[in-house]
Amino acid sequence: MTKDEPTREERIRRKSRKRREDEKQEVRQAILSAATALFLKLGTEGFSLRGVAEEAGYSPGTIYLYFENKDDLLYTVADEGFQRFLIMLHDAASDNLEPIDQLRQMANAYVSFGLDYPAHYRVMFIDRTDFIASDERAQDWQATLQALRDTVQKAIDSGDFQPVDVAATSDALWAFLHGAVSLAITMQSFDAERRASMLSMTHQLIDTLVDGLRKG
Amino acid sequence: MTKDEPTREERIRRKSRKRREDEKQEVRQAILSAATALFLKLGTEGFSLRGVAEEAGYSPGTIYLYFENKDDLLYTVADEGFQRFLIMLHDAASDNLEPIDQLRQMANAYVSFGLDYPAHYRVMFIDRTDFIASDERAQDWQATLQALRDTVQKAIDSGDFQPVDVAATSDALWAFLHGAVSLAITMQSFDAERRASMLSMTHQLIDTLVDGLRKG
DNA sequence: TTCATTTGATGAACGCTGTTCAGGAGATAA
DNA sequence: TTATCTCCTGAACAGCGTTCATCAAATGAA
Repeated sequence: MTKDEPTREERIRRKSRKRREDEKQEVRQAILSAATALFLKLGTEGFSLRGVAEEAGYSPGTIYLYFENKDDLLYTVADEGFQRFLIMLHDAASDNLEPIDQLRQMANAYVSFGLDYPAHYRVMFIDRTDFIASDERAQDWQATLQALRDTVQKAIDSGDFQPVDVAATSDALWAFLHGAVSLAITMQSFDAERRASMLSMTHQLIDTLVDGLRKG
Repeated sequence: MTKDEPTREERIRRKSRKRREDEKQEVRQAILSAATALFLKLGTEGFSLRGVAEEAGYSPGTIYLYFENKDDLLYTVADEGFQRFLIMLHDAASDNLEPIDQLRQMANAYVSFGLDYPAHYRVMFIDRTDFIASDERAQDWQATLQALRDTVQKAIDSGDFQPVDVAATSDALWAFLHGAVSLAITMQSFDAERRASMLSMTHQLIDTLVDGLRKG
């Protein structure tokens, strides 16, 4: 008997287990993708588990093998969004730029995220804000806001900004960005040109704000 | 027979008809109030016609005697909101102030409206933005935005502002205000102090923006 | 190969929702 | 008193989220 080496059967069993585990993850991801697509198409009202099941090609009950319930499914969509969002914000901030330029880059990243992942943004910040309220799962969310605060703090520490209230300032900047993205996403009556010029002006005004926060 | 004068019976009949008409309006208003209260308490998810019916003291079917359907009921709430909103904005603008101060007053009025009528604001601008998209009923909504545009235009005409793009500028200002009010309303995890300091900073930064838009 | 066990998916069922509608009770008109 | 009209009800239907007994197939052991 070869000492500690797994037998052929053992190896087969392991690979089989792994393959089935991978398949499970694929099904889970398929349901998640169907949910994201459906949420984008139908919004919070028309979105239904039965619709997700049909889109993914399973019966409604199957969803409960992969997610606790409807809220858990939507929360997972939001969570996926927060992770991508955090990466995008950190990437924007870690370009070796001056704090003020970092801030501008983060503003760009914020808007880009909203436009690139509107379904995620809706769940995260518009339709299901209850997820991040009083929930221990709000970690990723707080990290994203912390990234903004850190950058404002750096701008103050470097002497670029006046010593403003960091929390209030970054919350207000967040509000501006959130408002622009929200309107761009939800106001379906806006044509592409209006949306674009509003966002462009938003970026200009963010620059104006940043200038206004400068020392002296 | 006294010529054209109505008989006593005729007078009674008219008053009776009017009284019953008033009672109908009262029931309608009661349903509307119940709906507003319930929407504020439960949000778009938990809000149900059966809940409204119970709150108002009628059976579910009765609501359909006064409103077309659930959307019509919610739209009526939104419409009520738009009317009050328009009055508040016009009041703010018609103080005989300089255009720039009018703009500041309107910003204050905007935030005040959102905080005073959060249920209406949610229906109008957050949860049911589909109402004002591609609908002939969007008149009151467009009027409110027009009020903002008019004031920006006045500031340019009076020489206070640089000749910026009026539509884009007022849309961006709107975005800022909308973001602040949205966060204040929907982020239940904010304590009162954070909410207050964010809104206070928002007003400060609006002032900064207005300064930045001044003629160089 | 054969057979028991485990796994993944199903479809029926429950209580909820929005919505419709035949019917009934009470006020109104004759 | 009687007939008409007005307002409201409660039952019904389809669709929703959710649960669960059941079943087919894949697995692991013999």
